[in-house]
Amino acid sequence: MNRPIINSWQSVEQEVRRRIQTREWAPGELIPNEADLALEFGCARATVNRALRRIADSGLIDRRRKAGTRVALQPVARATLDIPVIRREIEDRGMTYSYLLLSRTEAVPPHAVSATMQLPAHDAQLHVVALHLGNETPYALEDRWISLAAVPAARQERFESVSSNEWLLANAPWSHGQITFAATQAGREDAARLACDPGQAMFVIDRLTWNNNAAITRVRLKYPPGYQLRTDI
Amino acid sequence: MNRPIINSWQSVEQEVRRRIQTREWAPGELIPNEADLALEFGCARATVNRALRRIADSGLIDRRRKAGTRVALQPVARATLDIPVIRREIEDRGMTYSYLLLSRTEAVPPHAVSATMQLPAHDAQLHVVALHLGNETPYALEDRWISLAAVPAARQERFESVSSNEWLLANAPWSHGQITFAATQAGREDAARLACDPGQAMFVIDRLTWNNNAAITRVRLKYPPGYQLRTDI
DNA sequence: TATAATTTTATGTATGTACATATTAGTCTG
DNA sequence: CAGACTAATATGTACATACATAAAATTATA
Repeated sequence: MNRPIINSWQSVEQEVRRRIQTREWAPGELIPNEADLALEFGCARATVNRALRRIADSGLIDRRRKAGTRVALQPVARATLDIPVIRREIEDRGMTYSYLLLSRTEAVPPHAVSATMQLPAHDAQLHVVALHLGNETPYALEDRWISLAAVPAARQERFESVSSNEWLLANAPWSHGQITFAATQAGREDAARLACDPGQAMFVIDRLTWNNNAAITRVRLKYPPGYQLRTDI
Repeated sequence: MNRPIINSWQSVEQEVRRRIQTREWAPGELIPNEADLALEFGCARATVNRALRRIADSGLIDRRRKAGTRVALQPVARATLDIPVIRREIEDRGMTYSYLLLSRTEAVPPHAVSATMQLPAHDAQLHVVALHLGNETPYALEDRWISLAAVPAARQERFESVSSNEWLLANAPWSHGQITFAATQAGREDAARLACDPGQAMFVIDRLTWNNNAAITRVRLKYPPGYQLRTDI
């Protein structure tokens, strides 16, 4: 049998995906092991390994030592979302970016905020409210709490010309975080700021950022009706 | 100088991330090349390569042949979202899943639907409306159009006991797709089905699925107020 | 001096070998 | 027959080497 040589991890990945897609390897089925595939494809096991590792990362196959590799029964669709700096998001959509600071105060945050940040309930934090605009129209309303314990330098920054978003990125390293997407109705104040009607549905992104065990900031971004977050799978 | 040996790709990744996080390697800065790092860490270049490749995938560094590797100036937060089958999503939250078919018809879809699916505007498609419930309460309202051209077998399926979601996963292979997240206000019908009030903000997920060049299905999932999509970054 | 050809260099990939590790399957033993 | 060892096996990782490739830097050329 004269098999074509498939000797790049990309081609191995493509071929394996093809076999799964065409049901040549059915869901739940055990596929040949790396050594056999390497032999069949005419490449090294490391090459097969890299391809299969990528496919496993995408959720299409499950791999376990000794047990082997099998096609996932119900592949989860795994989407990768890029959450850029808002300025870039706006500029990438071909609009000119501008920024408007609405308020900057030191205050004790609502209990829900200090609780999710795992910070003492009575400690004051920096509270920044700002509007991001694209082509002079409201694009997103930012409501941010910054832990002064974690980022004391923020006390010196007015956030009038540079957004807290970018300032923090440049000045407060972070290790991990959590993002939450949701929908809520615009209150009267939200509506006025986002130039929409009260009661309309806003898309909301909450982000909580940590540096190791210390909460850095919690930001809530409210987008006016019509905003869409899109990604390929 | 007696350097500790860092000879697993995990430890290399951790150490590099640490240096970036502590600003030992500042944003925008060129970091040592793979060969030098391998020498310093006491491991093979392939090991450094794998670690750096992963870090690049996460958006923290930018790599270019010959130009070298530099710390990203404004790292995009890259979030990976798992979109499981709804049944699993509900069961993973510890609720018992149930499913209610609301309607199943063959009809010509609205123009917006046929257009995004790149299918002839006058062709009838299968239209399935169903409710997914957790612990007997509405969890998500599904509104789905299925291309009969791409999945003729769907005509034989009643979707009364098995949801179109799971049936399609098992019977219609797909190669890629697109997901859109948004927020909209509940109409009167939505509200009745999702047991909420008209006008309240629903979280909406639109998914468009393709098999190579043929659109398979377009599904819109509406979630009642309070629903959150969460992920770690 | 602008442009084209060439060299250099850092990353990207492929390979064979070796060993580590998790997990299953089998076997031994009380 | 239950439970404890033991062998077998597929994936996971590390390494040294080699060559491929993109792009910057340099040199040659019109």
